[in-house]
Amino acid sequence: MEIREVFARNLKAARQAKGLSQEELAFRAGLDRTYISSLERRVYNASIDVVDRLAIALDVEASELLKRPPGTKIKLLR
Amino acid sequence: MEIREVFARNLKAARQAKGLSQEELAFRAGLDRTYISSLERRVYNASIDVVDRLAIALDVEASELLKRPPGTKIKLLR
DNA sequence: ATGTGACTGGCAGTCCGTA
DNA sequence: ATACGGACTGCCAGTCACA
Repeated sequence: MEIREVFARNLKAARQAKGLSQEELAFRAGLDRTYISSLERRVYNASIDVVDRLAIALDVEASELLKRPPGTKIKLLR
Repeated sequence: MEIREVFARNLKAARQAKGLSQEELAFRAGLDRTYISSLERRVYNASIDVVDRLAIALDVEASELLKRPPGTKIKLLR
């Protein structure tokens, strides 16, 4: 699973959890509206700077946005 | 604290914890030797793709490399 | 084994549309 | 409000030569 897909999912989930539109988030983070859209569609590999700005705008930790969903790696048990 | 500084520290710490040289890590991650050096000196904002490749080469989670040291933000509880 | 300056291509990121 | 393009551009990620 590509890291940008992980990021895309987490970004979208976090944004929706905050009840923000792409436009609002873009404004808060000082980025372009269509760029947010692109990120959520896994078009680009964002820089960690962008990740951080989005994290701040969403009030989450930057590392949270890169967390793979549990069970993505080699499954041990479960 | 800039995110790239956080990344720089975590990268260096993780690399040294594994007992790898910058050269070895660069080779494993398929990156340039001097680029690793630059990252550890906080010269660049790496892309999340690079973060992930380094994380894999270091056998840690990508999100780990972006974790701010505890006590960096507003502490709520704990 | 690491730091650094100089260089350059490619892609991040913007802006404009249409649906 | 979002997806999805096309067209554009600046800048910086990433490399190389050398110390």
